[in-house]
Amino acid sequence: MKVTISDVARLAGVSTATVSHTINNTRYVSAETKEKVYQAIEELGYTPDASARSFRTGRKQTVGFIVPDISNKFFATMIESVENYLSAHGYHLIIANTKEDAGREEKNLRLLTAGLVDGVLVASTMEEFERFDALIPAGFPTVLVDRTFETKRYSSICVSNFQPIYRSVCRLAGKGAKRVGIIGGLPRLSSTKERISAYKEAVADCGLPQEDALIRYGNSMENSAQECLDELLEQNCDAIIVCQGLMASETIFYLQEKGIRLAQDIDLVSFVDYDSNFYQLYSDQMDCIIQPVEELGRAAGEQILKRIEDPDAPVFEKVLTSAYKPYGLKR
Amino acid sequence: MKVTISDVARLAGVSTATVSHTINNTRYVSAETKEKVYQAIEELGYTPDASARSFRTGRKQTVGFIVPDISNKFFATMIESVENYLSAHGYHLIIANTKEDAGREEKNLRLLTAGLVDGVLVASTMEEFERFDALIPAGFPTVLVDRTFETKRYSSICVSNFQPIYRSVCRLAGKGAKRVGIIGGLPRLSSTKERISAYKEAVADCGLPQEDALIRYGNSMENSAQECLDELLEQNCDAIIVCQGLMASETIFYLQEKGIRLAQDIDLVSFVDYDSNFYQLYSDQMDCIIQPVEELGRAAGEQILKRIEDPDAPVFEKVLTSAYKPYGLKR
DNA sequence: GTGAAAGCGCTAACAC
DNA sequence: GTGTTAGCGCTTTCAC
Repeated sequence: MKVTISDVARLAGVSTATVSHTINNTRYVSAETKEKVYQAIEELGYTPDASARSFRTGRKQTVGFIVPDISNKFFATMIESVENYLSAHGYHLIIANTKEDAGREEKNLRLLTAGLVDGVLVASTMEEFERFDALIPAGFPTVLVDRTFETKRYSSICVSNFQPIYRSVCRLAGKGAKRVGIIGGLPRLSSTKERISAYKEAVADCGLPQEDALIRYGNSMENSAQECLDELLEQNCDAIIVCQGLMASETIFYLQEKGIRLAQDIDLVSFVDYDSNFYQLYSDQMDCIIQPVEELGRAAGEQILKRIEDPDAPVFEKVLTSAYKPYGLKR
Repeated sequence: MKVTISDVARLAGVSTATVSHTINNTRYVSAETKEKVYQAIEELGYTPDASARSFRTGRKQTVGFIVPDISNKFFATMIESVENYLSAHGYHLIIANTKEDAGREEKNLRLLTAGLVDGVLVASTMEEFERFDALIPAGFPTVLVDRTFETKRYSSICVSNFQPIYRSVCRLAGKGAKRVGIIGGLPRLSSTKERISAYKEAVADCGLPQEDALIRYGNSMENSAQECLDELLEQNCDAIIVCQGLMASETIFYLQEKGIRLAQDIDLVSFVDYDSNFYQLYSDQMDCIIQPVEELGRAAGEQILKRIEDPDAPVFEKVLTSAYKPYGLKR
């Protein structure tokens, strides 16, 4: 039934070594012998068995990606970008979804690092570095994506979080906003922390009210923005910053439902998913912060393959910059 | 460096067989022996090597999913749903993206079926059954998802395409539409074909104009709807049906840009991505067809695991039903 | 320019 | 109730 390398060798009248070397171009084989081997392969319909191969060589040609929320456009686009890079380099991508659950992340990290993949990409939902660190076998190729830890012991590819939020606040203040509220993502995430601290710093610098009631946190998943929004409106905010694309569209939706007009009744700044038409529809009524998702994915793919090749490479950190698209700017 | 099962056996003072059986609960082991084994495992930090295991057993505990477009919300949600089901059953998910390119699909099918995964889920972009069929090794567990072939030799999980479109046309006709245009997906796909034939049949049944110029095809990916829309508007359509979520949001966007108002200037019916706020925003101005993506994913996961367990199970076909949400219906 | 053969880490048939 | 051991399909060292 299953045709193996020895079947090929036998039919071609050569050794298994020769077949292997022919297939892998790993030592000189004469043209005639090659010919015989290929003929036999063709005749038998032989395909080398991937799992025997990876067992033998220790290389799985596979990378794991632990994602907090696949159905979120931001991560879906990132997955696409990572897959693109990896498949172009002969690697496969295993996806694990955590839905922002640290337990699921833990389980998946254990499974993936136990000989399933050559390296992992992780957009971690964990708060504590120690918990994360304990799950990674020593020297296992690992790259953090989008979210990092204070302890910088792993390579990471992130997006600047501080700058765009600081700028948002300043711009809102400059336009006369009196009460700027913010809707953040999960409070434990590095990305959220950075954004909130940018907000705090900017609010202080601009002489705007520094009130905890103006800071609300969603869960970065479906249906978490409405409550935050209600609370901010109760605080009489005249400007709101939203830290995530999914929550942005929910915010726009709820505002519209309540008859509160963008740009006129309230000023909005938000991270948006760049390739969604949603943002295009409103880009003339709100400031948009567009993260370089595709570049993020490409860089992540690049880094993990580098680390797989050389697991002892020094820790590498890359911070990409988001595009800031203000609306209604006079030239 | 790497700790193996024999290290554990040696330290525990038992045979490798006993260690294996202890780990896998595969034959009786006395409580004391178990204890010794677990102790040794703990002490050495042993983790069984997944690739040795799958090489030995032939089971990879992994399913491949060939997807036409990961960043498309429809497929992203489906991936999430599939992953959910699989991981709950101890399986991993390998994702391959084709971007509707048959060549990429071919390459990925070859790679995945060569001992990498136990079964494949495919939302194929191929037109010809023969080309697809030739890529699947005899008896390899395979389930078609969302798209199928005329030759029903593989199990499939699809969504009813005919009914909602037929209904759309009738409803539009009933409301007085004179010229109903349609924007389909890639013409070669079964889903598109079924939808277009439903349109043709309904248009004939309702006495609406049967003109080829009223049928346009996009590519189901970013930025393909505008051209179709322009052509339909030139044809003086007073109603338009859009066969895919991504193209729907583009259509809404372009209509808005042109100052053409939904429900007032033009009647729209569209497949929408159910959990996107986009559709909620317009659900009172257009008919929405919502596909049961999550159920689709779950059923696909279920089927592929069934086939992996029993590759000789009879071909199974499931057709799920979309929800139809008309707007402005008087009770 | 090619072959023989060891062995990767594990499971499972067979033996006691 | 547990141990011995063959062998999964491949790569690669060593030998000629």
